[in-house]
Amino acid sequence: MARRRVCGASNMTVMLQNGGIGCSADALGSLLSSSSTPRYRGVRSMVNFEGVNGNTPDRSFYRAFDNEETGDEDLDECFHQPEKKRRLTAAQVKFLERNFEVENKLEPERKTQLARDLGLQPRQVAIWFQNRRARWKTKQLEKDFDALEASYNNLKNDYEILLKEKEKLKEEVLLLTDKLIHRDKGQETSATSELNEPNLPLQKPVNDAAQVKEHDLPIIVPKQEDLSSANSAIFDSDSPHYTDGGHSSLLEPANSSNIFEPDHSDLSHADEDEEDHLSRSLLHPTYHFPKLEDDVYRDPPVNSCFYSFPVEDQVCCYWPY
DNA sequence: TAGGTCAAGTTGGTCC
DNA sequence: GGACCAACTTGACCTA
Repeated sequence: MARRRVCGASNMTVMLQNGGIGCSADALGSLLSSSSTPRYRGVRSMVNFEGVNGNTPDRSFYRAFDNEETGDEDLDECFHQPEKKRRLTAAQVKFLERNFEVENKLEPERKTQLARDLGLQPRQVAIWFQNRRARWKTKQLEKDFDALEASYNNLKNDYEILLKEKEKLKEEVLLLTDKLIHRDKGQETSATSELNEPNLPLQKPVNDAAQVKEHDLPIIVPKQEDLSSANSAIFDSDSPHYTDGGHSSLLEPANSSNIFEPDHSDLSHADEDEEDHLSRSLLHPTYHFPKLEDDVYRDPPVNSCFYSFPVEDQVCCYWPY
């Protein structure tokens, strides 16, 4: 409907130009606006290629216009004008591109100047800039997406590396804890034997090579800061994000807080308590080890005797006073 | 011939 | 209310 009016307008413009009437598209637009068309909607096939590199208009581009499409018999002549949608020449596009690089918005003066230089209608220049801005925006979005994707992948890699490191440290802490228990257990046993048989020379039963080996190990008393780091390594596992397979959180990249900010809601207080517990457990023979009730520790390591009996039993057994 | 590209049309919004 | 713009659509043209 509106399209027909526009087609009629464009062909009328061609007719006017062919007839030697210097009527600009914008002026024609105003003309049409003031009559039946509420708004002038551009010009079709109004390219004068003589403006750039001496190009001459190729009339074969114009297609035959359908009379029925317009229904305006007064414009019969112009409807016989062949009209086709055409592309701008390479030179015109190059010129426009250069101008677009300078400034992607068009001031009215610049628009008319460009139109004059290129032998195009100002409306065509405006449309080209509009479309060019749209293309530029699409490209920019693609670029932004690629950059964000790369950034996300980097962060993901870093996170996976940190996870592995954390697991390693956790294992190390458990190993050291285990060794301490074995060592202290050995000491207590020998102390008891000494009490019962004071005259006998100290002879500890040696059940396995590992225990002997552990006794040969130097006694290392962890410094407070080491305890803290060990503590954090253990207690990080309190967070659901870091246990149960951990990597599941990576499946939700949109919420970065899930990945990089473990839930401290139940840790702030627990941290203090557990740090205290761990400190005492490592420095004190009562072995109040952290978070026995935690899921993480429900399945004890095969080689760990620490998990085979409760802490209370140890106290009863070894410090029966 | 299907799908991509591009000039131009349509619509709805903002600004002066 | 007109000019302008962004977003979307249409249709001609090109090409693998």
